[in-house]
Amino acid sequence: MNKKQLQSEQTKKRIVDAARALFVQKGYKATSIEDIVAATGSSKGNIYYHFKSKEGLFLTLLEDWDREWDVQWSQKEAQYTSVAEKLYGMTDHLVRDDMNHPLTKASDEFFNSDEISPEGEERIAQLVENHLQFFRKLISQGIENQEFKSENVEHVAITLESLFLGLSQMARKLTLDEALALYQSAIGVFLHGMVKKSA
Amino acid sequence: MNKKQLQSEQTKKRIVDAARALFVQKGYKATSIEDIVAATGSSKGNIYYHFKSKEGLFLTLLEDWDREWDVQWSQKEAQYTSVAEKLYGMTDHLVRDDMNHPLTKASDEFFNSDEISPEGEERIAQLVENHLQFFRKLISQGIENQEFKSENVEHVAITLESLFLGLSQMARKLTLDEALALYQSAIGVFLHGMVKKSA
DNA sequence: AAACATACTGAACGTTCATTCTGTATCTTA
DNA sequence: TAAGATACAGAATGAACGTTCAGTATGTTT
Repeated sequence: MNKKQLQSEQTKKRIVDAARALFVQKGYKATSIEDIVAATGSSKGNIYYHFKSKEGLFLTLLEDWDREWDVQWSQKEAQYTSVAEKLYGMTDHLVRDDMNHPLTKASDEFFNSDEISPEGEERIAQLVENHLQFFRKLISQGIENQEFKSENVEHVAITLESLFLGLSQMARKLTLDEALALYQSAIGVFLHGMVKKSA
Repeated sequence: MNKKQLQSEQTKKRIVDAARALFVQKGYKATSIEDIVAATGSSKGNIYYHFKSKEGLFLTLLEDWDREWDVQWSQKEAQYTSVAEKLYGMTDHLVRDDMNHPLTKASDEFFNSDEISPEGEERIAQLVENHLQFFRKLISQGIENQEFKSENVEHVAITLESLFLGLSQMARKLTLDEALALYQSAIGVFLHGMVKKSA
């Protein structure tokens, strides 16, 4: 790699890092390209040289984030035996991660915004699909284990994804400890239900 | 009530109805005051005469909607005996309602947007609090009944609200029937859990 | 070193919108 | 019927922002 390519990668990284920090702090819409310019020292034109659009930049961030999360999780996963334990462990990991690197708020805002290009929709759908894939796998595993009831895997996966999606929005004003307690409690309900004697 | 007050109420209603339809169709941000002007025949100035701001108008809509929903529900509630049945019935009612008068999309967008005034925050918090209140009551009832386990009511209420919040976002591209099936399945999990033999 | 490609600059553009303001019409009240 | 209040009109304002583009600089290749 020659000097120019190296330089280029470094600036790209500078942009990505600054953008991530800003999106986390201020949310998607409230972070302007101008803000990113101010934070990087790079120019507007340069940002558009490296990224197709603000949306594209943001989506890149989300995709990177998910990828990193997967890597970290797969390192931790081995230490859990039952699927129930995995779920608790994953939740713990997720909450701690969401509270520190939370593109969560920005991404909820982004998902629910109405200025998303068709390409953006596509990339979001892919992200969601990855999450569902993850949950499907976990649930199937639980069923094969005889640990879980044999329910409709697709429905349960969407239910789990919905639960986490909703929790992340409800937990925004909570402290880390409160959030942890809430999430663990929610997983408890997911696992054992609310009805006293289950069939 | 004299002629002028009557006239005034009618225009206000025209605005509210048109705005609701537009917000439902296009979402919050994408609905401009101009759109509402076009749909009502009223002028911009007049809309601002009747409503403090776009945000205020929207919040009014949400509050009305919740109030109407409560009224409708309390008429239906009597027909269910167990809390579990109530939950299923409520979900059914909710899904059918959400699919027809769905400010759902717009309100998710609005909640997650970043241009909310302090007063708006306050009114949203109140709406959420009402939902939680509703769920707390339901859950407490289940516990008193001996129908539900004696869990942390607050956590379970937030869990339920989160679940519905998440589901409404995940169910957007589904048909009514698919959504109904998903919601019912989710309630099943909420009631009975996924683990095979519950304690 | 000349030709070329890549990286970068920043002013200008274009559009979108909520909100305000000045003025006018309609109705009520004294 | 005159004075006052209420309801309504719609042009003007003004700020925010993402994106583009013509041009410059820096590094690479021949």
